[in-house]
Amino acid sequence: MYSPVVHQDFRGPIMDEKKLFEPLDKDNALTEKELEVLRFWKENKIAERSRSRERDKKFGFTEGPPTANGLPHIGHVLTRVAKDVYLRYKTMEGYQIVPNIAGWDTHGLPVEIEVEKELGIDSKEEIQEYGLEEFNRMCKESVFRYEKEWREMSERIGFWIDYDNAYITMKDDYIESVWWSLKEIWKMGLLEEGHKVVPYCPRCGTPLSSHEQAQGWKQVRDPSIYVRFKLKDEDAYLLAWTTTPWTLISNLLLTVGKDLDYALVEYEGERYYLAEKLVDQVFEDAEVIHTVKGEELLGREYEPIFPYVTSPTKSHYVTHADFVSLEEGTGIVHIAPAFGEDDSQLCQEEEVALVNPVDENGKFTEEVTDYAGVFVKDADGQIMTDLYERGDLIKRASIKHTYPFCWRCDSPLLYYALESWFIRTSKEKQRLIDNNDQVRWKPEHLKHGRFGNFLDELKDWSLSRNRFWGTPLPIWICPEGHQHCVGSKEELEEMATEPLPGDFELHRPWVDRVKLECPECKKDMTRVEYVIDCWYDSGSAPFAQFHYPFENKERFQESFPIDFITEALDQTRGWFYSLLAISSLLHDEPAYMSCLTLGLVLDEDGEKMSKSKGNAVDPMEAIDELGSDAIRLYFLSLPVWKSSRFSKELVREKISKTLNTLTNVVSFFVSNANIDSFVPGEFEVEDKLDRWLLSKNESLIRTVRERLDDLEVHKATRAIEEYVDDLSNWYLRRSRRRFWEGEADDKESAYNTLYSSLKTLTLVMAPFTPFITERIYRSVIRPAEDSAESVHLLEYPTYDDSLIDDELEENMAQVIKVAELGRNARQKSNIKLRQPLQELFVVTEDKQQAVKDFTDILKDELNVKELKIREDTSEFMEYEVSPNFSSLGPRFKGDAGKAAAKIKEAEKEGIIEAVFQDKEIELDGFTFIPEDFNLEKKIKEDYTVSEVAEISVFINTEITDALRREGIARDVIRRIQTMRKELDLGYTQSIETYYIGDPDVEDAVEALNDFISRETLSESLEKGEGEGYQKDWDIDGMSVTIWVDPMEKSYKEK
RNA sequence: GGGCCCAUGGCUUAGGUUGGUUAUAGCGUCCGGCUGAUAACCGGGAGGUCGAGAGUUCAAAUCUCUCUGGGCCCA
Repeated sequence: MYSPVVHQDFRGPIMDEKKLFEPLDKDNALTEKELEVLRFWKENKIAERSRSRERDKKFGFTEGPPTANGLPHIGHVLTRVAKDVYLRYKTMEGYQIVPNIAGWDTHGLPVEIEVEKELGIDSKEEIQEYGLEEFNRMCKESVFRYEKEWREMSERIGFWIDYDNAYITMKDDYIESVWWSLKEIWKMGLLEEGHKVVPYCPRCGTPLSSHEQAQGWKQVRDPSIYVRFKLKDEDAYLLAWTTTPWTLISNLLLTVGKDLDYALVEYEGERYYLAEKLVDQVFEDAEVIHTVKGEELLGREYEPIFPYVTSPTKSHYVTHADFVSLEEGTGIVHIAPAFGEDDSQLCQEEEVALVNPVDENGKFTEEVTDYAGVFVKDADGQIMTDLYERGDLIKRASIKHTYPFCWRCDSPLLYYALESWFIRTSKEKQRLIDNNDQVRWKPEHLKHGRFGNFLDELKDWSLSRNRFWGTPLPIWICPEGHQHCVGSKEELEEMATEPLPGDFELHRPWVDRVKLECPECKKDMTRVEYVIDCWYDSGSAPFAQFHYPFENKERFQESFPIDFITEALDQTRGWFYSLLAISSLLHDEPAYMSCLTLGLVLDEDGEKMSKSKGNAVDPMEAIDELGSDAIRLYFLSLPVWKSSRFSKELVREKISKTLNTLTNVVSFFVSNANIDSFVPGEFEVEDKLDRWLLSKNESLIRTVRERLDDLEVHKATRAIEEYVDDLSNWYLRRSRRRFWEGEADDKESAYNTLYSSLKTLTLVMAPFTPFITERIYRSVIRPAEDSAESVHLLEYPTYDDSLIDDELEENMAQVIKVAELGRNARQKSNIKLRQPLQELFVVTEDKQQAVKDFTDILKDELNVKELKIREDTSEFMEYEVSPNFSSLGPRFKGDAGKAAAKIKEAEKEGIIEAVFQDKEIELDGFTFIPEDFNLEKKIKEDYTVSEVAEISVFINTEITDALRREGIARDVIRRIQTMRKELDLGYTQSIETYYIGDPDVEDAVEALNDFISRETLSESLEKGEGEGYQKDWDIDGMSVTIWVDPMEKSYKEK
């Protein structure tokens, strides 16, 4: 006994006599119907009701916060959809999503840049002049400029996260949580000040974190120059190579590899040292005088190449470094301590003092008299010219390489020694690596690949930014050098020398004005003027969104570690990293247990979308045109981590292949179920096709659940798409007649099976395509069950293993195969499907049962009278005998032709027998041996075959008169049906039919009068001219005129 | 320079961990069919050196190496 009605709210069948089910609206465009669903959700607060249910099972999720100062693009649609499908699935599974709120990233340089543009300014000084209070107020407004568009897009695509209670990184509560975490890290001694060469943007006046720098690499052409340095103790030069001429001003050391070979060469009358291996790359034909090991050059002094910079320590000598390579340059590397990480480290080791003649705007300082005030990169040309004129520039070329640029303002970055506050993540590297090991990454290679490699080479996190709009670094310093890190607003108030003003907030300039009393020396402490990297803000989301630990401790604990996050690949070293780094330091746990990484969405040609190229797809426009469900289905059916091309054409395919097909199935069900006043209930299943579909239902649930749990969304989606195809194009096609009035005695089973399938499918699909499933649910499922208002308030279906019949599913797959072969065989002999044939043979050894079980279906599908099973093909094959000239020739010589003729005339049975018995045979005086014959296996006339692997299908193509009449009758039926349709008659409308035509047609109609009448609901079918709708037809060259006259007047004449 | 990923008919793609019949499917195209779901559907044809080369193996789209091209990341 099956029961499709399983929902707990079920109160028993509704005894509504007619029209239990609402027809699906098929007149309006898909998108219009989606808007109706949106209205329904809004008016009935379905999303809120779904979210607000307090449940025991919690599922931790955190939204990676976007910044709303730019418009969302189509890639954001993918992230929304990927998040939503999982949140809906988990919700239906009975979990409560914690916290299920959206988030906004509101701080940072990008925001400042936008405001600067608006104000028409572009330097820090101008911002100071403009006034920080006002500037930051404008930033605050700017970050929500496109909030409306973001919300609209998210809602329209069906993303049900709570936007009204979104976390916002610039709110005091949020900042306070961030401060708390910084103080924790400070207390561990992991937050400290240091000097470090960092990528620095001279325009923005701030260092960039490695993940910011990562976004700005570009291919550029830079100078590639060879410069000589005069040795003090020898009449020779050291030849060095650089791509940054401006750093030569600050040169303090030259390095060699002590184990490398160096040559002293003579070129145009001067002598140079350079790596032996690279001589030919630098000089056309230089004479090598002798070679030395690098070791021998160590310690030798040379003349400074420029006079401006003087070092307080020993300098201008040759030293060794491991990083010297022979891949380019000269094997002698020039070192300027302030402008390179390697350089700075080497100078520290050598105890060479740091000198930096470049100010924070990237311009040379006064001491560099000749170039003072010039931006360093702009000085390259003049420096090269000057060197050339002095004869110290030996060779000049240019090189194409990648160089970092500021990801926001596009200025070339400088590597620059700067005071900065660091989180000493490198000290805790192992904790990060261990925590990463616990994370389930999808795709898996990221774990130990791109992300893992990054952790293996982990650098300290340069946290401070010399900017204005961001979370202020909560560190105060007194004149004695004592430091204090503030971890809460309360602590700030307690330590402040004066009460905080009424309009105080945790931003600059308010925070800057607060002086603290130093706990150690009681002097006034002043805040360091930095804000922090905004990646730290978003990486704090797991706790800061709750204002933890000041509030919501339980909520935080319920959600942490986060069960699941998903964002695009570009977050690998952004958010994915900052989350892990912060959680590892604070909690020694990974922040998230599963991380699904999404690929980039490219345009139709596989190019990255960008506003400047004009190939960006406007998401709202795409949704309005194609509909949310179709776009969701499209994105979800591709492996989400692969970069995908967005093409409207491919989205349309989802509409016609899956969504429209599903709509058609539902419409079919509704119109028939209403005619039959069907009410779902318990039912017995006899029919194997029904049992098959019921088994498929359970398999579908199983597959979709398993694939979703594996984070293999596209496999789940494809299982759904295949199911829809099976349902429509096999189950329904094969079952149609059972739903017609008076046709089948097991109608109850058919209806219940189809209903059950639609219900399963609707629930399974709900997280994927929330709109169409809501419509189907509300018009077809809910009326019969009086269940919850929305499909999204129901539980996700679970499967019953006992209903899964793998053998049956396997057998049906074979049957479908046989049907395909049968159609193929018919086509080969050019016999249309409407023409009935007598017999069809299926030749198979091990699939016999499958075929037997579904004989009726196959007979009907292939329009044959009988279906027979055979184990081998001999019955349909025969041998053709032909002379084998290569044997006859040598044996009969000149008579060979005659002998061949005898073979052709002879009865082939005797020859075949002789060949098989390996005997000689005499024909008309010639004695033949078996080799004289070619035997070739051929299919008998009147049969066609189609075969695959172990199955062959043969059809008897002979058309008897009776079969021909039946074929004609079917043609007539089809014509009458077409006319019914053209008259727009209801399925149950009776008609009177008349015909006049070719004698063969008239004969056929007369012979099969009952059959035709029954099929076409004709009360009478008579020869002769009639009334009503008249049409002339041609059936295989025979003409016939048909009149269709509806019995009642309620038809529309066309 | 290093790391990671990708390359399959005209187009979009499946499969790749676990090597194994004739490489999956859709779109497009051509031909045929079906229609009481119909702005659909079904069948078939043409269309592939699975980026190139080498290796391992009885057997490679799949494993290994090299190369080419593309993308992303890092120095």
